[in-house]
Amino acid sequence: MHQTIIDTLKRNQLSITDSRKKILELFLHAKGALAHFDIEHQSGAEFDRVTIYRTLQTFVEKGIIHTIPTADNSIRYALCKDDCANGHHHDDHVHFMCDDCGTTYCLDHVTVPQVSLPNGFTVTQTDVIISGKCMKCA
Amino acid sequence: MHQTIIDTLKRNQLSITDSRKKILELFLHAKGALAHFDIEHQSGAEFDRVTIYRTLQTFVEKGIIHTIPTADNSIRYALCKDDCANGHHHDDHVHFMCDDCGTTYCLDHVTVPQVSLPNGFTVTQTDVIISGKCMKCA
DNA sequence: AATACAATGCAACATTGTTGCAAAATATTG
DNA sequence: CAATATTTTGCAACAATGTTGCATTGTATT
Repeated sequence: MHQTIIDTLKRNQLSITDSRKKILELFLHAKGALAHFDIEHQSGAEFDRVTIYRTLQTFVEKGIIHTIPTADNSIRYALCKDDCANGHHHDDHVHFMCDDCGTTYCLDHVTVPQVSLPNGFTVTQTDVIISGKCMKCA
Repeated sequence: MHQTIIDTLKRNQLSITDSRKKILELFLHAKGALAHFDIEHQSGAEFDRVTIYRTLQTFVEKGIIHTIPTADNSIRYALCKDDCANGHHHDDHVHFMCDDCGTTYCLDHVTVPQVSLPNGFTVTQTDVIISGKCMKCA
């Protein structure tokens, strides 16, 4: 597990630092998606707020994590399945956000339906955000 | 048109005030969705920032407008087709956000595809956010 | 027109996100 | 392994966004 973390960083040509290791570890252990807030608290005041912002930004650029649009517009991040290849837009996702507990799930195995658009529109990415009650809160 | 505005406010048991009339008017004339920022500027420093926040909040509660999850996580609002009945969850939407110009379209006539979820999950609302290039920027 | 009620503006504050720069940590080279 | 080059970090300062309490003003009701 720890080796996976270092591998991932190396594979993406990122230097191995405490904050990157810790934040990546949080994602690997997390069940759902994480907001900046979660990370700041779960890492226990260990790192500066700015460092967390920059680390998340770096991870997004490298395609290690991706952002999720949510109904309450808090930015959430989740691990990409395999590192999304740089430059390519990553797989389209279905995300589920529980109205009760706020947990955000990546439903990678659910297929994103094809949506037909009006003429003149081109699609880069399709996000499907489903809200409702999750397994635990139903 | 002006009558529509007053009707809408009355129908929702809201008192008729300058800010509400103006903000509702902005939505009726707007092609796409509006962010708080847009409203603050388009209404020309006429109202306090706080008033705009509270008005938007009220409109959302009454089901006159709804929020749109966006890829860049800026809160955007758009008119509901017909006032969404209070308490009932409103129609599911397909939204399109242009990567170039940032305009957000409500594609009300496009049907939201049915997504099958894992057992134990119940759906309240499905949002589909498509990003790409719009008609004008293609 | 007088009263009851609701919305507004203001001030103060909390949260979230950004930028520049010196200090510290990591990587690279001989 | 030590010395140097490169990156990353933490701090400070700032900007933008959102929230709350309260006196004042505007709207609705009788």
